[in-house]
Amino acid sequence: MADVGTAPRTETGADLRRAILDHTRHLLVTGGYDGLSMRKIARGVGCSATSIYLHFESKDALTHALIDEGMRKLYEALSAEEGATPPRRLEALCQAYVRFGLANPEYYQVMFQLHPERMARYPPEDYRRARRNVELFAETLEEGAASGDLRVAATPDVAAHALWTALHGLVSLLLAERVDVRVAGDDFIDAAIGQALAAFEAR
Amino acid sequence: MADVGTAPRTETGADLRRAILDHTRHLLVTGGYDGLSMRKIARGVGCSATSIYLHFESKDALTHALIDEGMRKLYEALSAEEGATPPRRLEALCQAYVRFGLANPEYYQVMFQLHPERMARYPPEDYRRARRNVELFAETLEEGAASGDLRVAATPDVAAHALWTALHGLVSLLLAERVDVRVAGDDFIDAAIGQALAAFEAR
Amino acid sequence: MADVGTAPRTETGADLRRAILDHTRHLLVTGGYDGLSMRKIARGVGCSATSIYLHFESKDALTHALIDEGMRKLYEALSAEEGATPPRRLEALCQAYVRFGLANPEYYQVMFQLHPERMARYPPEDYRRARRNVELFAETLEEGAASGDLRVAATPDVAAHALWTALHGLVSLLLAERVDVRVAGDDFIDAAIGQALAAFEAR
Amino acid sequence: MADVGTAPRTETGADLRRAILDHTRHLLVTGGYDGLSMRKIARGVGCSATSIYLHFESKDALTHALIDEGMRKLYEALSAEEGATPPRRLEALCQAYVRFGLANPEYYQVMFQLHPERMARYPPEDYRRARRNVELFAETLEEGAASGDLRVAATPDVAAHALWTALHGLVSLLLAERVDVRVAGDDFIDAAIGQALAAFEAR
DNA sequence: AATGAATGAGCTTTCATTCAT
DNA sequence: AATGAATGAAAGCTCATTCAT
Repeated sequence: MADVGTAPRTETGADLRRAILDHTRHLLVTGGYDGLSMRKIARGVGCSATSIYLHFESKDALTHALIDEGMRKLYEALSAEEGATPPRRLEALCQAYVRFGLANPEYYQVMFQLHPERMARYPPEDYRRARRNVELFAETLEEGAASGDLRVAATPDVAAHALWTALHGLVSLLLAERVDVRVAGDDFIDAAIGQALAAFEAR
Repeated sequence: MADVGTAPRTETGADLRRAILDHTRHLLVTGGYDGLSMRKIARGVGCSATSIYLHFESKDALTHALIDEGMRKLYEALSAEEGATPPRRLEALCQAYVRFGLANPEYYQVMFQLHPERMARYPPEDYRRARRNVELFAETLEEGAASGDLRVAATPDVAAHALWTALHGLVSLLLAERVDVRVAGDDFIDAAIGQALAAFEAR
Repeated sequence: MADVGTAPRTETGADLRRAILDHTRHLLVTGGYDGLSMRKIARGVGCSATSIYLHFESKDALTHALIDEGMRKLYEALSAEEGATPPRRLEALCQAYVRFGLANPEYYQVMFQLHPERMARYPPEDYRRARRNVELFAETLEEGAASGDLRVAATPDVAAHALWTALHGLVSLLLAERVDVRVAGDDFIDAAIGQALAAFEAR
Repeated sequence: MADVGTAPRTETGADLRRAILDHTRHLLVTGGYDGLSMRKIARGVGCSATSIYLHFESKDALTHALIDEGMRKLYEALSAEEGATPPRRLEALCQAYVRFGLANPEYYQVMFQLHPERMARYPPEDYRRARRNVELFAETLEEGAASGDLRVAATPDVAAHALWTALHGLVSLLLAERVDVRVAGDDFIDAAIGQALAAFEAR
């Protein structure tokens, strides 16, 4: 409540950091990672290009911060999903994942479609946090395998990663607008998720 | 046959065109599309940047030529797959697709991971040719559905596209080196393909 | 008559020379001298850029040819003007000059608005031919002075040149679209010519 | 006075802006607008090409700034002219105009000889300022017409523009070195101005 | 008479980053 | 905490011209 009435015209301090991150996300939707530039960000948030360096060591660091933020948000979204049984929970996870990707194309882009060289410098600590997302899938698969509700042919970790690749393909091709317009649609998404889950159906 | 062994120091004519395409592919693996520049290509093939424009109208046109070439090669690879039964053929198609992607990361990148804005200018004629690749999957699914060997819940076209997204996710995450090293491996690929195909198993 | 029916798709020989000159004029209207390029000309006439050099030694030479052609045409236009008396003839000359300039902006541009450095290499022989145009004015002034019909304060040559500068200012500002739209119009042209001629009115 | 003699090796801040404008003017005399390039300017003032963009948004903006500066200077020069009577003032204006043009060929060039397309983007506000110059002529004509000291056949605005075109023709052909050397000279200028003014002589 | 291939120099503009203030 | 000034490198692309064929 203390802040009421003190809205500065141009953000400063922690607000500026926030504004930078937000505008960067905005630019990512429009022009992709390559269309991103420090000057454009600065112009957008109304500060100087130099000021960005007060909050982020480099363009890489800024990108990494954004990735980490996205990974945390994804984790939040996935953890919120519950389900009475492992199969239900698994489906909920898949749907939440796809929903998150389509709803947050900027995050998704930097999170999963950055050039490996750029990711090579990603901080290990952040990486560990990112990995938790697949682990949610793995845990559910493990539970389901134990209870007999899910058929898991490989190890839970392998199966979870394989499932993830399928979901990622769906999201990324939709975001890239590469799925033929005659095919894309809500039904298509359901069909694709359905196909990805079929492997785990206990018979 | 007289020319065998007389490789010219600098390529000329049609050879130069070929050399440009080849070196562009090489650069794509290293630095991605954004790391690509006309000058780098020229430096690599040993000609002037200007000369590239004798063979390709623009960077876009060069890229499109590469995409089309990749799409044709993929089609060749997929068409070569045969199989006694639809299920066998379907599996062969999937394996061929993944094999192609992993073996030709440069092609794969420009073929399927280019920014949509860049693809907006892709020639319709080329687009039609590109679409044939998914159609190979659709045709097999249709046959399998007819013969009862494959369970196809959606229309063949939708199912084929959904299968394609799964395969694409697998290939693209592997190429991006985003699958955890503890998981990635030949077994992982088989597992992922297996999961993608499970949906079509007649029970 | 031998040529009837043998219209080649792309001009050759003397025809090509003609086509080059014509298309160059066309380009001059659109983009000015600076927007002119050998390649654009070639593209326009449907020949290779190299072929232009078979007919013109350089871009300069091509330009000079165009200037000379324009000067000849202007001379034709001016010589055609007759008039019962020197004042009538003088007015007719002025109107013909302005008419020519406005009707042939491409010619006019290269004839009188080229950078002096570019004109430094203009062939002396051509220069002599160009000078005949002002001389037509001078001759009329001289006659008028002799007959008492025209008041000529300076030498006929000086007076003719001064008159020419006035006409040139009119034409060039109209072509450059620099005369305010609220002012420009047929009346404006008549008024300007009238003002330029007032100096010679015998009182 | 302390700074006298301590000219910095490379200009900075507002000085750089000034230096850019000045060197641009210098280059305009030598090579015309088309010979102008950001790199040449940078080389001339001893800064990087990039730095120019800190002071001017684009080449267009730089040019426009120069035009506006020239228009202001011309206005200063013209306003300074006084004269006991309208005819005297009119003559003084004409002489000042021509003097300004010949003394400032760089300004004159960009002010009045730029390609219309380039002028299309000229800011309306600047345009209004530019128009004041002709208005000075129009006002004097109006006064003279009212007092009966000047014969003004057309509206003052039209007459002023017509007079301007004559003066412009004189200046531009002299700057372009297109007036025959046997004719050009101080007498020629006086003769030309005299001819242009004759139209307004009350009889 | 005509061409395709080739080039070096040049263009305007944008980039991530640094430094003094 | 924030900025303005500055930069070298690089981008895609066009230019007039030459040369071998």
